[in-house]
Amino acid sequence: MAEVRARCEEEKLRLTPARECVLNALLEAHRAMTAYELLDRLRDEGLPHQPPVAYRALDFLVEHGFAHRIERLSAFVACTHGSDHHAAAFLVCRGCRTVAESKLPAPIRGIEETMSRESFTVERLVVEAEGLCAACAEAGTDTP
Amino acid sequence: MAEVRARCEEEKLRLTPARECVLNALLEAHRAMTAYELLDRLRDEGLPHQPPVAYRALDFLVEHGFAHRIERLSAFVACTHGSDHHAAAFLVCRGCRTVAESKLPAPIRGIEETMSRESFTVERLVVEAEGLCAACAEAGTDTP
DNA sequence: GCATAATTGTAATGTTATAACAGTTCGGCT
DNA sequence: AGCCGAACTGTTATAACATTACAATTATGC
Repeated sequence: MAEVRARCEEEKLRLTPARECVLNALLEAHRAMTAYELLDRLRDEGLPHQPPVAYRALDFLVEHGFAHRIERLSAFVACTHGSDHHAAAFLVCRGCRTVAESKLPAPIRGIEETMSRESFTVERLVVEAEGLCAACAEAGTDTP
Repeated sequence: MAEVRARCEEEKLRLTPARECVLNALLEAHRAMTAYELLDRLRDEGLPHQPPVAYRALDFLVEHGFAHRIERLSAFVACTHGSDHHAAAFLVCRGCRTVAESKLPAPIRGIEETMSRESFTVERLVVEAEGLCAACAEAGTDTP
């Protein structure tokens, strides 16, 4: 959080109350949260809590790399790999909804190039693995 | 379509009217369609058209590899790489919403292994590139 | 034929996301 | 200091996507 505040100073970004509240919630959760869960949090903090408030805060956080959207869940996680606008892969546990962020290994670059060869301009690459984390696999969340 | 019918015979799958209508719509469209667009199509064909009808047909088609869900769009495309339950990558044009399916190149396997090493069991891998196809890049859909 | 599993029809509801617009605050400029 | 335009806020309303639940029907195996 301190790091984030520092980066905002540096890049002259405005970390407004709603944005900070949302980011805090994500940082504390260690899991993906939906916009509406975040709205609950905003309400708890006495901040305005109509949907656009959450979506605007999330747009800001995602745009500046402080958070990521997990397409599979229509939900959001705090970025755990500070700084650069990196491409990333996510391990999404369908048992407990935790999301681990994995720096995108070099091989994937090859894919981006392959795609470009098909004359497609890649602007964003989404890589999400759905499955079970160690804990949930153990607990047998799949075949109850 | 004939191929699909053949595979259903072979695997004793029931290609019911709703399922066939949805698949036909997807095959003709050559682009991603949402469940509600497909419902419109079902209505046009005189078939029932409540949301669950479309979602059930789509569940069936996706489960058996006849279609894929594009997470980025909350939409669906026909599978263009018949047969096997392959992992695939998708090139999603934000200009015209067309989706090209690209067989997932070998390197990605490495990623799945990397993930497994983190003791995460991968059940499904989503790879979606968002960007512009050649035609839309040409037309300058980005900076109008 | 009869049991059981798969599928259908339908209403109601839940969840996720955006449009639109008036009002406010911020930062740069002279 | 005062003004301008850009960014941001507050709010209502509504659009778009998806599921639950349950009764009714149709296939398939024995």
